[in-house]
Amino acid sequence: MLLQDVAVRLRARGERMTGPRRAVLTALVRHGGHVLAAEVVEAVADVDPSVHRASVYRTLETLSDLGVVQHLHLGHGGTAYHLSDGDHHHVHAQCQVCGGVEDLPADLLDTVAEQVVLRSGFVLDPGHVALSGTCRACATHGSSSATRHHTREP
Amino acid sequence: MLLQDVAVRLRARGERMTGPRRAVLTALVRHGGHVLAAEVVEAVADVDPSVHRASVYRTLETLSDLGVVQHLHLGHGGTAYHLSDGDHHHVHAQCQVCGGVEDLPADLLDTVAEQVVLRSGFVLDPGHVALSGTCRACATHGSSSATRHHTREP
DNA sequence: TTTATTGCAAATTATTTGCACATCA
DNA sequence: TGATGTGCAAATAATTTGCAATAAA
Repeated sequence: MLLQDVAVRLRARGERMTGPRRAVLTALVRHGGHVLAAEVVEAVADVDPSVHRASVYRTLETLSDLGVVQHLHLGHGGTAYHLSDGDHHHVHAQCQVCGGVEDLPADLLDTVAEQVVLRSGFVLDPGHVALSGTCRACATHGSSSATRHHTREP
Repeated sequence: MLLQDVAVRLRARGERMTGPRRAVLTALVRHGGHVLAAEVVEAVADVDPSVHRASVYRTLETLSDLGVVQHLHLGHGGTAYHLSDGDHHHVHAQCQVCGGVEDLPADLLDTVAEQVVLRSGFVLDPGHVALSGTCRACATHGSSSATRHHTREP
């Protein structure tokens, strides 16, 4: 998805492509993958320090409405954003020890989702929250060697 | 688990059973199931209005350390607490439209957890975050009839 | 008595909002 | 030009913390 295309989509809704919006998109592309809100703010500052944090939040919401970016909730540490990758949004898992986020296959929960919808009518959206657990490194080395990306539960 | 037992466990660690701690436990028992932090504060106020909100937060942490209560992260709306029910912590699913939380079978993700640990060594903790999606009512009636428990995404 | 715990108030942190000004099409 | 969008600063909201006073054991 090019900046061009986003501009067109914005115009189609009577909205505009602006400096701050370009900066946020550039920051997301540069960073790649899922980016915490705070990291987006930081990354945008690298691209263009004149962009205000409030504009970053507003832009993320605008681009979400537009379908250009998607968000995902992490149990600990808030919300992460990533550029929409079509129907390819994979499942995420966050380590409760180090805070790191791993990608899991997009179809991981398909069977479960089927069971759940049959059983209770609840339609799962598997990519919208990260699963929780302990990553291999933290499970293996205990709490000693892993890098702490986040602090504490909760 | 009786108040008695919790008191004993606390003493075993050089800690004490106090009025505020009794109030929090009573509130959790009265309310039943998973209770949002804000709801715990409210419920405790009903039990004993003299208990300060800060003490509720501190007590929830203390009781978590003790293993008497457990918490669970909701994608939208923060943290919920519930009394530990042995190994029986079921899986939760939160509707992104109305915010309601449903209980799903505890073993729902067992197969997935096995796959994941084999594949990447990540050990899932299925009850620690609520899955996300749309409940039957909200999926059926669209956005018109459901009670909004929470406000907005993200 | 002694020391863990509490209430209070202030500090933090993260996000949102009102508004006058800037800017995109 | 004329609406949309932005920077700023203040408002919210939720949780945490320092500290003197209180209360368990």
